[in-house]
Amino acid sequence: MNSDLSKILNELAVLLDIKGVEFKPRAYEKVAYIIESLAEEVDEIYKKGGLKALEEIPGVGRGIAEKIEEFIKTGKIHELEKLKTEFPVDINGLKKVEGLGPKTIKRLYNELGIKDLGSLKKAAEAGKLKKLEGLGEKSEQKILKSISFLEQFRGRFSIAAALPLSRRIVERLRSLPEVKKAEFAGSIARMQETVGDLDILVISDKPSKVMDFFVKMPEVQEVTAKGDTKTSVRLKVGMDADLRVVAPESFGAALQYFIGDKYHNIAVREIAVKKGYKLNEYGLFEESGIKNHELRVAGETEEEIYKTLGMQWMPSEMRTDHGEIEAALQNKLPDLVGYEDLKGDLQVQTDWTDGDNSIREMAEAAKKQGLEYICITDHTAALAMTGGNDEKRLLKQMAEIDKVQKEVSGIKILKGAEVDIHKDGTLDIDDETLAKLDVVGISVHSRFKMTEKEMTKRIVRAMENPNADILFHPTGRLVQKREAYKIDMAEIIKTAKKTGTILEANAYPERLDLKDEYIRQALESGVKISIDSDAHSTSHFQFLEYGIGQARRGWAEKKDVINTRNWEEMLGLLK
DNA sequence: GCCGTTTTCGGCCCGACTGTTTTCAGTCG
Repeated sequence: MNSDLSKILNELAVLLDIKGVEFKPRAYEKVAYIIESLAEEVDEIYKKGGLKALEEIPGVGRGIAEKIEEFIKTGKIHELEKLKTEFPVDINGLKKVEGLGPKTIKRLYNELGIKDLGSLKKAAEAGKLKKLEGLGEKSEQKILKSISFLEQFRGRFSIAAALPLSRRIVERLRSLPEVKKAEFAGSIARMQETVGDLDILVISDKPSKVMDFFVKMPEVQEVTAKGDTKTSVRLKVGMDADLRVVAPESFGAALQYFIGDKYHNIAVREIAVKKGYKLNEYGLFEESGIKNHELRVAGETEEEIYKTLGMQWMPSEMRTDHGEIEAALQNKLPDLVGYEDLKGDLQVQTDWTDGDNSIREMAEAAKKQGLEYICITDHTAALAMTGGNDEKRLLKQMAEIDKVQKEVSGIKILKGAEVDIHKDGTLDIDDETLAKLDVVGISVHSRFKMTEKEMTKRIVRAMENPNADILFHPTGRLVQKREAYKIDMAEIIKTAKKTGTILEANAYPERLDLKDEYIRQALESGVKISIDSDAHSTSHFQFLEYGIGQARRGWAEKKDVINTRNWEEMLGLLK
């Protein structure tokens, strides 16, 4: 619902842009962004409180509320349908082509009848684009290149691919004598589950040397822009990378500028304007009284910028304009769980089922990662393809864990299972055996297509089992691959609260489930979470970082995460 | 179209780079 509506509002924004309407497109665009990351579905909000409730959503006024109502009732927005007849063009497709904005798309349609990627490609190959005024040979080539890129790579990149790459490049830049400081920014610093490009920031008084080094890195496929302060390249893996070089007195301002997302930045700059300042990537400025001469009042660090604006400094992961600005103005920011705070990992698979490594190997690897305990949670029998444990084999594995525990020191190995939830909500292992385990994780692995009502009932029933401690990967989504199954998250959270069930923030990069906004919603209801790697191999414990990132995006504090405690205390928080 | 302890009307973030231009529009983030 929300993502469909968000897409439609974005389309409306572009079409209005094309028509030359001012400001309205920005309003629609912003609402589309907000709705996309709303935890609650808009039709639920509407069902509960009607138009009035819709208007409570930030950025939604009477006009947009009525359009949302129309969408809920009819599945369409009349104004958009009308605009689409006037301008029958595949906006979402064309907009993905680099260098194509509303103005150019409009001209391409009016002058060449181009409606979609296919007709655009044909026209470019026939050399028709360069004949248009304002476009030339280079523009045409750029468009062709971008189309072939789109054909080759689809979608965004996983944080698990982007973050290590980003770190490697930053480390390399730091080793240059000309570089005084280097940091990555952008969506990676915000720990978004997927990222579009890498943003890297450097302090240097020899920008051109740094730029030269950057464009010659082995990962670089081609250079798309090169200037004194900014250089953009496309990497061989298909990702774009931007490098900005600034002076030391601007480093904080540049970080501030490139870490926050668009809406965070707009909001902060508006606050600056209201207080009589101007904020850009070079600093926070005020008028000096002398013509064309502004006074820099802050810029070297982010802290001084936020402080001058009357705000607390806030962690990167929060900078999305989802309430952090108001909280920072009121000195009420949460104290987020830290990347070093996890003491244990509560979902670990071994070669008893579909994992690659033995219990012992996993324990040793976790210890090396700095963990104090892990819980072995192999699959159960219903998941036959993994060779899942039945009661008998589970008891055998528990004995094996006791044996391994005697052989390894410095890490506690807890006994658990990832118990399959049957379609009727009963569990795959009998209660007597479950009661013997330290931690019982439950999860859905089949029949994803149930109705929302059925699926919710199924999971609620499973959570009500007095042995069920943690709901593993609660929504079943796979990032960019599979939608979550239909589920009433508010009901799940309510049940978690009532039954004392923990919700998992699964850190496996392709899951990241719960996702950030659900984490936040759960915490607001007083539900606790666990952050688990779902490791299937010794190298997977490093995934915990991504789970912590999502938890931080969901405003989780240390106290909200059960596996920040030592294992005895943690067990005390289970049913 | 939204929004407001400086506004219910009149604002709406800010700058870099490219390409095709003779001073700037368009796009991007």
